[in-house]
Amino acid sequence: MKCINSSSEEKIKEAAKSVFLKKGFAGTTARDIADAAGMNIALTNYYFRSKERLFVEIFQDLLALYCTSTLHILDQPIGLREKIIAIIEEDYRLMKQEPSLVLFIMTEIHRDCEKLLPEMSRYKEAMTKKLAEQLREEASHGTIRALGVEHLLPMILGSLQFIFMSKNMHMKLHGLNEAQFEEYTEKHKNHVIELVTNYLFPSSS
Amino acid sequence: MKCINSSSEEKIKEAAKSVFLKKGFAGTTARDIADAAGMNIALTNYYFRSKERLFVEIFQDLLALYCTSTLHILDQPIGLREKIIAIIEEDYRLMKQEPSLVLFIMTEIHRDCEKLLPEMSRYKEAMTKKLAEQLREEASHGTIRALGVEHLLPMILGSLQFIFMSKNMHMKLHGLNEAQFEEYTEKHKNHVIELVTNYLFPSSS
DNA sequence: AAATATTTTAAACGAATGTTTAAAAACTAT
DNA sequence: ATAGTTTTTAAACATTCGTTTAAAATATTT
Repeated sequence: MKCINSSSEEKIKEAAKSVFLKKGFAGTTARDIADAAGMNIALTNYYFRSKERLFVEIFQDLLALYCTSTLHILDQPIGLREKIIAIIEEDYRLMKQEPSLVLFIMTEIHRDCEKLLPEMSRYKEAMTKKLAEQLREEASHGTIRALGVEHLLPMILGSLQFIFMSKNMHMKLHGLNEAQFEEYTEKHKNHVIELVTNYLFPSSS
Repeated sequence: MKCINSSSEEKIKEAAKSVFLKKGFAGTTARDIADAAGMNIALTNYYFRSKERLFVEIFQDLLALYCTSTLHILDQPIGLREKIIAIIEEDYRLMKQEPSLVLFIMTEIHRDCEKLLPEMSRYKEAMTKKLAEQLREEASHGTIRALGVEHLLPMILGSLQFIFMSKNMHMKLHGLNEAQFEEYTEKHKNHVIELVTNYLFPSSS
């Protein structure tokens, strides 16, 4: 029986993740991955059968990274305002760690919707259900503006992730270094918190 | 002297635009383009020299489409609130017409920053300068919240464009048809108008 | 130490890639 | 109609693609 947990496999996967994030599935060659991993080109198929299987595996990992971080916040028994702030803070942390993540996921789903959507669908339901319920309840008490989760989440994620999707462009156009860009994104994150909470809780400042 | 304005050239360019928007530069083959245009594969290089030159030409067109529509609104001598609403309405119109546009532009700039950024830089300056000035002036009068254009535009464009970048995903996950999706996006657009104006003009409802 | 299993390698595979060629077809002008 | 120009075509080009092979190297077990 094969017991696959060698370090070569890990190295290839990490290298492939990095290359896929940068160049996408179509723009990445098997030799790109092998070079980035510093390994022989045949090893990719030895461990992962094909470029596509390796990609799907990595896509699943990255999608889980993207969704799980938000999911475990939605499950916490905390108030709506705290929860929304926590979502934004967590998403900000994730974007800082992996700025290409959202553009990668969106591009690949756009490219191969049929194959990659099933992965997404479980997360989507789990993510929206809890928050939608909380929103409906609080809206029925009149404490917040009536707003569906299908509008709230794009507001939050869109206005925050947008600046990370265009990170390279933004940095080069404005001549920023990493520290300056982080300063900018943190300010923006705080604006987004105010932007969204002000809208959702109309009475408060 | 060659006078190139035949209909074959137009057909190839239109087909290439459609294919590039859907599959990106790396994911598109010369034969994809020829097939979509219903033309012989050699004609692409006959008219456009290479796949890359054709792509750059199309990228420039699509970038202009994206930027010009907003630019001509920023130049109008209207109040800040009307201008912001006009930007959102115009961006909404554009997204409805070409939902893949933003994801395409972002992905390609992410892929080949060096080559494609110079195209972007002219627009960026023209877009931000006018609005930044208007924001500074009104903020100095205390009529609006102090907010840089580098935060305002991502708020607007991010929260609005986000739902179009993930259009296919959203439609399939929620089982929507085109009409239902348009209904959703129009509601969202109106939310974005309120979201942003409420934040920028704190005193008003 | 010998035998077996696993990992790594260099080389090659056929298929697909962007591009070019040279001749045929269609069009324009004389 | 004829000559010259432009457009279109089928075929092939060299290169790169993902993948496979079979042997060498390494590790594991007996």
